[in-house]
Amino acid sequence: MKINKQNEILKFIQHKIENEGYSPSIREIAEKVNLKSTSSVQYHLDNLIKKGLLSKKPNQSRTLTSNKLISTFKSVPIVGEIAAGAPLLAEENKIGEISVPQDKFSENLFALKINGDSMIDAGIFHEDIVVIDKGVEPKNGDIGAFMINETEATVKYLDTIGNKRYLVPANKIYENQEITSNVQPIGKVVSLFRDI
Amino acid sequence: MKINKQNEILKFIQHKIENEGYSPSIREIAEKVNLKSTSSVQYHLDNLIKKGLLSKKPNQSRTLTSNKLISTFKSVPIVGEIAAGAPLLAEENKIGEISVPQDKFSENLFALKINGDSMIDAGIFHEDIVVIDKGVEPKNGDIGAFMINETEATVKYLDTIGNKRYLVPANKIYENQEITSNVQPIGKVVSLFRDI
DNA sequence: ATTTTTTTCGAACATTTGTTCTAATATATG
DNA sequence: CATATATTAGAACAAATGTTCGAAAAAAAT
Repeated sequence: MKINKQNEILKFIQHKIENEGYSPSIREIAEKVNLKSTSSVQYHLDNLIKKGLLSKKPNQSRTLTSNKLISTFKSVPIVGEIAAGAPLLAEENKIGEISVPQDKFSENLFALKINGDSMIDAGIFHEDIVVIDKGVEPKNGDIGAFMINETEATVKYLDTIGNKRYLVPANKIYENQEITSNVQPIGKVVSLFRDI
Repeated sequence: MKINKQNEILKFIQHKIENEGYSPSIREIAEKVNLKSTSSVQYHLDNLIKKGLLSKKPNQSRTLTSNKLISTFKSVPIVGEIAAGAPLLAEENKIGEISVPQDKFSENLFALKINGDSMIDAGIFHEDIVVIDKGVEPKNGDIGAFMINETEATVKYLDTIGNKRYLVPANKIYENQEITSNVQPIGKVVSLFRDI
């Protein structure tokens, strides 16, 4: 009967957070694990925190978080057709979201749905989703996202030929396009997702 | 300047839950959105709850939950090299995890890291991650995952030529492989992920 | 058996927090 | 402009909640 109280408490907290969406209070824990005093729970919580299994904010209720359970993924918006005039990441352009590992997440990430087959030889197909890092300027040889005429986003290789810079498709049936003032780099393509 | 206060509050709550792991208190919301009174926040919370965008438990602190935000992704394991003898999804074969939209999630999903370029013309590259549904038997024309000699997993097209069934690579330099008793279908490839 | 360590209890206290009510202010509507 | 509606403020209250301290009880170690 006398198993590990600490573990019992940890499990209950994780369960509560997962199922209810918020942490239990100390007294709720006490009741659940059959401890009559809140300080008994405190005692175990302190140990769990020392072990690094839990975190909490002092003097704030229901702020227990399980360090193990913190969602290891974060979502970034997927942008579809770009409404004329509206900024790229405006809410009206959002057609969904995709999740990326938390350690790779940054506020600079967003995703774009590919339209067309101009990058097919790079393994990027029509309707694939590419994740773009706005914080990274695409360099020669990189696959980047570019805004054309402030209305259309496109994904291409970036390359320099002679002293001119080009958007280079990965499909022989399309031509290189010289980069002029109407082409603005958005960011570098960092990952890709496809439904099959 | 005067945008929608309700939306501002909703966004802050979602942001707080996502980043801190727990709901803000009413007073924290008030401070954040520049309302001087807790009852002003209450007023908006009531409306958000009426709209079905939020839930909360009465008289309990920090129990706000965003009905929209309940984690919309779930993670599935990524399997790497398959240890001899160990079942495919054994813990020792796991090299990571990837997340999929919750509405597409099932216990039958797992992911496999691609080794080699035999599916390059299908846009599946070396070191791509493919998600496989064990619950779906690959049919002719599908891309499927197959276990060979119970030790090696491979991803190929499945096709019938004459009255024989073949594993068909998407790369001319590789040959079709007839499906015999040493080839077991694992499942159908349903999505793909690539780091670029 | 004695000591030490771990665990639990009880109670009191200080904050945090949700709730409620009334009034003031702003905004919209006719 | 007058009226209705929506929003904000202020204050006071009750309840929920985290914290702390000393002591009791239980378990483990010597």
